[in-house]
Amino acid sequence: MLDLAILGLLEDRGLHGYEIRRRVREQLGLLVNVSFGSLYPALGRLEAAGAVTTEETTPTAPPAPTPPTGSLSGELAVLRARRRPAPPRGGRRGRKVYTITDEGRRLFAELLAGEGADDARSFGLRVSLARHLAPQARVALLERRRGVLGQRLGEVRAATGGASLDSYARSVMEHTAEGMEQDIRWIDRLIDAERSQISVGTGAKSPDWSGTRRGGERP
Amino acid sequence: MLDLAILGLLEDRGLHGYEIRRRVREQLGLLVNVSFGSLYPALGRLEAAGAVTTEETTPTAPPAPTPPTGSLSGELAVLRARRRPAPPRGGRRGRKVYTITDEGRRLFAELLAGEGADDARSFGLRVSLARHLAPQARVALLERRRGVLGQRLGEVRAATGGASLDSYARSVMEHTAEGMEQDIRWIDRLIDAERSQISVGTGAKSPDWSGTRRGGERP
DNA sequence: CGCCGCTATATCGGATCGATATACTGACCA
DNA sequence: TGGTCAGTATATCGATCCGATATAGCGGCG
Repeated sequence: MLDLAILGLLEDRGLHGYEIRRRVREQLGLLVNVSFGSLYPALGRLEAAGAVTTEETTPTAPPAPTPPTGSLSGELAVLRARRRPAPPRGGRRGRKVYTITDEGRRLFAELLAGEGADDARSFGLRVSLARHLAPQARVALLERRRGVLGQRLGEVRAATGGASLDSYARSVMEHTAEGMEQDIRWIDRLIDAERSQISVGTGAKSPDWSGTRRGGERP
Repeated sequence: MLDLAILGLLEDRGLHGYEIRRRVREQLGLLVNVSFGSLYPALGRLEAAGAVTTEETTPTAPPAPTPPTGSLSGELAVLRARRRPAPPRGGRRGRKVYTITDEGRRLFAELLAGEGADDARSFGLRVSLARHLAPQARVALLERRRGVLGQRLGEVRAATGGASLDSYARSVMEHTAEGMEQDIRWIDRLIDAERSQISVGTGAKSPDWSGTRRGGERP
């Protein structure tokens, strides 16, 4: 699931690990709580699978072939004396910039449209990345989640009515059910918006969804 | 976190693994999605820590006279566990009945009041088990969560306003924020109910919270 | 001058999950 | 009579994820 978030961010531009973590937290909305203990293994996985490539950048160094066996302290002294050029903040140290490959794009599309993991976090993540999906795939994603939520809501309602629960457990269950109902209403609104959008755009036949964004972008 | 759920259920009666799983799912409200791959290691952990003891029951016990296994308390635990009104289903095979110990009760109280893990699932679980908490500990739990949620809500609001998000990611964020607000309102209601309860019961000084349940029980 | 805080990569152990294996039983059906 | 399915029950496997921690450079603050 983390792989999907990473690939979704790298679809836009190449990034290094620390930046990926920040963007996942602030763009994909705290739904995925990335820690380095999961991020770096995930990046290693994706690299081993050929989905991303890495480019190691030496800190503010010219692209000249710096020998790895050379005098390290000398190198550092040079770097320290050279001062920072353009970047406004942050101690620039060696970074690994990750770039998505064609195989990565294929894997991303597969993970985004695939059926794996229908929990709340995965679903929110998929919706956040829905602009990369075809309109009918968007509707399919939303309706699949709607069905699951409806089922779960029935189960929770049955458990709330049937079991002998004290007031605290009952309150938790009722609150859970209310949250599910709110989720369902939200998904229904999304489905409606999607359907009206499809009915409008039936004339177009572009296979690229990057030009089909709806309103809400910042100019 | 699963340890807390298990101990909370065993506080009431001894249970075997399969039954624990079912009760966690239907009593603690699908908040904790227990799988056997996490349940049995957790039970083994608790047994190794001395928090629970196990009593193995011989398989296919003949109906009328239960074969003598020697341990009387174990037999009672089995009887309690299978005290179901009309269980016409189910192949009785060898079970391991888990019973909580004094050390387990101590650990349970520690986990329930402790500060570890303030995510939504842990919090819901703690509230579900709040009848085992002292009133002031209940208020402390609720207010701690309220503070965390308020903080997170501010972060989400800031991220929603600041970043350049497309309509899908924006919708997810706004829905997340609405869910947080609903959570906060729910917690505020719980805090109010708790405070009024405390102000009523200031005269009593019973150290046992099992008699201080509020309304909502099934008669 | 030391210390704090930020950027940045990486690893460790433990917890959890989904899938799966094993085994026994009762029910349904032909 | 046999076959298959579904339910009960315990257990393990690999993969994944998380929190804590280590390492390291750097700027600013007092």
